[in-house]
Order: sequence, then structure tokens, then C-alpha cells
Amino acid sequence: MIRLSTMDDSTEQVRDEFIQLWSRLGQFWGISAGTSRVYAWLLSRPDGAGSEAIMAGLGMSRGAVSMACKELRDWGLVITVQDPGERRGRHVVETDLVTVVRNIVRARKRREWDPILDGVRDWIPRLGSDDSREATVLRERLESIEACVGMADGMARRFLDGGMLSDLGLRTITATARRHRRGRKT
Amino acid sequence: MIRLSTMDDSTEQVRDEFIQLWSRLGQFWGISAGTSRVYAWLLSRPDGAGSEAIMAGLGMSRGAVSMACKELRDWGLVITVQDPGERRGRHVVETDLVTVVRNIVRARKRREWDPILDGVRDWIPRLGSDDSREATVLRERLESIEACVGMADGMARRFLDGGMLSDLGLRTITATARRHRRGRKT
DNA sequence: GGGGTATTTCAATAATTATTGAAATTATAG
DNA sequence: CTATAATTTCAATAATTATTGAAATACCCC
Repeated sequence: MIRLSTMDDSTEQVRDEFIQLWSRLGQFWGISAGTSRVYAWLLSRPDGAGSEAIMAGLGMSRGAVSMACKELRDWGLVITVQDPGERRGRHVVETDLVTVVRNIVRARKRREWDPILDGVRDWIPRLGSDDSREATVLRERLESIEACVGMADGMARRFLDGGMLSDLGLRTITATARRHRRGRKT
Repeated sequence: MIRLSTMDDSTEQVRDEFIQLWSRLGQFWGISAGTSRVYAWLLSRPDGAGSEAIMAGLGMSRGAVSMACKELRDWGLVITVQDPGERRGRHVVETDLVTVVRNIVRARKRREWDPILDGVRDWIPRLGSDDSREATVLRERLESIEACVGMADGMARRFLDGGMLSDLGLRTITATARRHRRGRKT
């Protein structure tokens, strides 16, 4: 473990446990362990880091780090910036919660709901006039799924299209966090 | 493929495609392919089925079906009933959407958010008075996570504890689906 | 309680998925 | 334009995860 600036050992340990938990939980969201680890590591560092630093910090190969950062960029969780006069890029976490949530909702909608809606809307007509018990129940279930996913889709769409209730909710969260933080110090 | 009652071939095909898509999407939710396939198959059948029927229908082994049904029971998506005078159990999908959503929220909360909240609330004090830049940023990020997850947790808790807004939303969905269905036939 | 049946468990195996590292590509500086 | 350095890609490999099926367990009726 590399010692950084003037951090306490206990701080270092908190970082390790945080990375471990985050990567365990990432699996529930269909994110690979390596990618979650890189994200947690970046979250725990102030100024982002180059690929070399991530490789050293987590003991991963160049390729693995590159893949992980690419996936995180796809999710909109990490931005790779090019400092002027620097050859190497620097990977920085997106800290604006509103942007993060928006990106995640967009990505999940595309991956998870859109295919269901497309499928269901294709299948229901194809059941045609089959009025066997089997087909009737299947049609009912598919229509129920369409209604449920369709509502979620509508909500997501309204949220992504711009200022909305959820937006306010998020601003409340971030404001609360800020107040909290300031409160601690005074 | 087994021919069931008087179903059309196209209906049969819709069922197959539905099962395939559902199992693909299940992976994004940390559910194994086999488990998702069993769930989709049960969803597509009217009266539930015994283990033998599932084995035959999906070409899975007895053990795999048993595991899948157990996992589905844990999620509250399937109920295994014992018909009077019958030796074998019958696996039936839970069709009440309110119950399904409630069960899923409960399971995910337990698996995904509770560990984060526990972790964060343990770690923040352990950062102590370390005022290095590293520790300060880490503390800020952890506090931000606590605020965000804490709000989601509170909403989930209120939803799980009983009648709430979301409850109404769901009843609207189910009602819409029913109206839709009736509308088609007239 | 015994005989027979359904179900669950779990170690072995199969299948899938992630990781590596060298080669190909892209970008930068001179 | 060429040389050089950083990054990405991808086939091979390693690690992980799911599936199987036989053994163990639980269950039920007589």
C-alpha cells in the first residue's frame, strides 16, 4: 500500500474497506468487479489520476484499467481530461450528483427497459386472435408488463428531458449534504 | 418444443422470445440466467407448474429448477403451493404487482443500500480529525453518499411500512392495464 | 414407524465472464 | 513527416459463476 501525503493509517484503511464494499455491490448492478474498484478508488482520491497511478494503486494491468475507464465513461461517471501541456490523460470522477443520476437513468433505461417495451409491443399483436387460455393469460401478463414498464419509461423520459420534480429532489439532497458538511466544522 | 392445448405456433414463438429476452435482462439485476428463464416460463403459463413440468419445458436438471424456484421464492416472485390431495408442489407466480414491487424493493434495499449505509456510518467517524486533503475529500464524498442513499432508504422504508403514494401509483398502473385489456375486446 | 416419493443440498464439472499483455492504433512533439 | 509515447483492442488465458446429478434430507400416507 502506497503512503499518500499525510494521511492517517485509519484513513487509509477506510479507503480500502470502501473500495472493497463498492466493488461487491457493483456486481448487483451488472458492473464488473474491476470497474467498480476503479470507480471507488477514483472516488476516494481528490484530483483524479492517470492510468499509471490507477495501475499502481489497485495492482491491475494497463488493459484492465483502460477497459474499466472506458466503461465508466460510458456510464457518465468518469471524465478523462487532458491537462494542457500534459501528454497523459487524467481520469476524474463526475461529482455533480444531478449529472450522475441522469446518466445512470439514461444508461439503464436503454439497457433494460427499452428492449422490454420493444419486445412487448411487437409480441402482443403477434398473439393475434388466439383465444386459447394459454394465449389469453400470456396476453394479459404482457399487457400488464407494458403498462408497468411504460409508466417507468414515461417518468424516466420526463426526468431526462429536463427540469422536473426529481431534479428538485436531487438539489435538496446535495444541499443537505453541503449544509451537513458545513455544520460539522462550526 | 411441447405443444400445449390449442395454442397457435406464433403464440408459442412469442413465448420463446419472451423467455429469451427476460433471461437476458435478468442478468442486469444480478439474477442468474436459469432463474430468469424459470420466472419467464412461469409468467407465460396460466396455472403455475410442478418441478417436472419446468424441467421438461426448459430442459433443465431437477437441481437447477429447485435452486431457481428457491431464489424466486426469496425474491417473493413465486409461491410454491400444495394443492390438497396432491403430493407434488406447484410453483405459481405472484401476480399482485403491489406485492411484487414491495418484495423487490425490500430485497434490494437489504442487499444493496443497507450495507452502504452501515459502512459509511462506520467509516466517517473513523476518519477522525485527519485534516489532510485526502481525508477531507474522502469525508465529503462519503457524506454525500450517506445523504443520497439515506434519502432513498427513507423513501423505501416509508413505502414498505404501508400505504403510501407509490402504492397509489401502482394501483393506477394495474387499473390502467385492466381498462386497456377490457377496451381491446369491446 | 416404515416404505415410498418429492425436494433440497453440495461437491464436481461445465459454461461463462473477466483479465491480461502484446500488437495495433491513435495522438503529440519536434 | 517521422519518431515517440500513450492508449485501446483483442485473442489467449485465468478466474469466476452456474449447472448438474447423485446423495442426503424432509415429507406423507398407510
